[in-house]
Amino acid sequence: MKLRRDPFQAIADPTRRAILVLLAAQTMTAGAIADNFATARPTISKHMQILSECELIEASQQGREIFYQLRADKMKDIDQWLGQFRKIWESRFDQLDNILSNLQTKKDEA
Amino acid sequence: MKLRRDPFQAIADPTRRAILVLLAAQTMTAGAIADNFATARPTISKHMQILSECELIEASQQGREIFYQLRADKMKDIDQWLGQFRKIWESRFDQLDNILSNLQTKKDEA
DNA sequence: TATATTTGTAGCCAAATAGCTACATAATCA
DNA sequence: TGATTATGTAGCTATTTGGCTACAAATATA
Repeated sequence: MKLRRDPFQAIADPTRRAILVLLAAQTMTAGAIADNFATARPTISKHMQILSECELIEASQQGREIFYQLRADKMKDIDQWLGQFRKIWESRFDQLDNILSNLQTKKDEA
Repeated sequence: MKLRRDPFQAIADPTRRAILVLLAAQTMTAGAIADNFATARPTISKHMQILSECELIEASQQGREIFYQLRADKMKDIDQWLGQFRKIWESRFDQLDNILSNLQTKKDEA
């Protein structure tokens, strides 16, 4: 196992996912972000570091505060990987599944 | 840290992502999948287990062979989470970024 | 300037992860 | 039936991970 630091590994952790969701609403300081979690502040700080390394967020210092901002465009990398499968789950095979389960539903209702 | 077994953790590993991509093209036996990797077969077997637990793939035994099939619909879970950010990266803020970089490009070309 | 505030860093730890080899199990084939 | 094939399981290991406490550094405030 070698050290990985890619967006897929970054969003594997639920705390980091929650941080990204927080930052989707607004830019926040390190402290404000940490206040949303029971986890110790240095632990959150480490998460911010990981997210920064993946360029999923961006830090900008203002005085003694550091504001973190989401870089949603980087999430596109994940989105693009998912794209390979999108055509499959939107395909007629899935649609056939839907037809079958609709028929089932109608049978249940009858 | 507690044991997590969700699709986000599942796709964090590059080998597992490669397995999913393989299965996007066609259903394959455990052996055929393992043949695509330098990794030992039992290791791949463990990956299959993890993907199965997350319901990203489905196993069906046929004789002594086990065929694995992608369950693309489960990938929608990840897609839906990403959806929260999609509106951001498609927003006017990103478009503004594009306008600015286009202007920059034009300046460079001039 | 002394104190408080905001944040990161160092160093430690338990648990999880991905990997391996050896072995078990079950289904074909000769 | 005995050998071969396909696959999973057991058990071990090194590395990574997420978490914590204590400390350092830098900026603001009294």
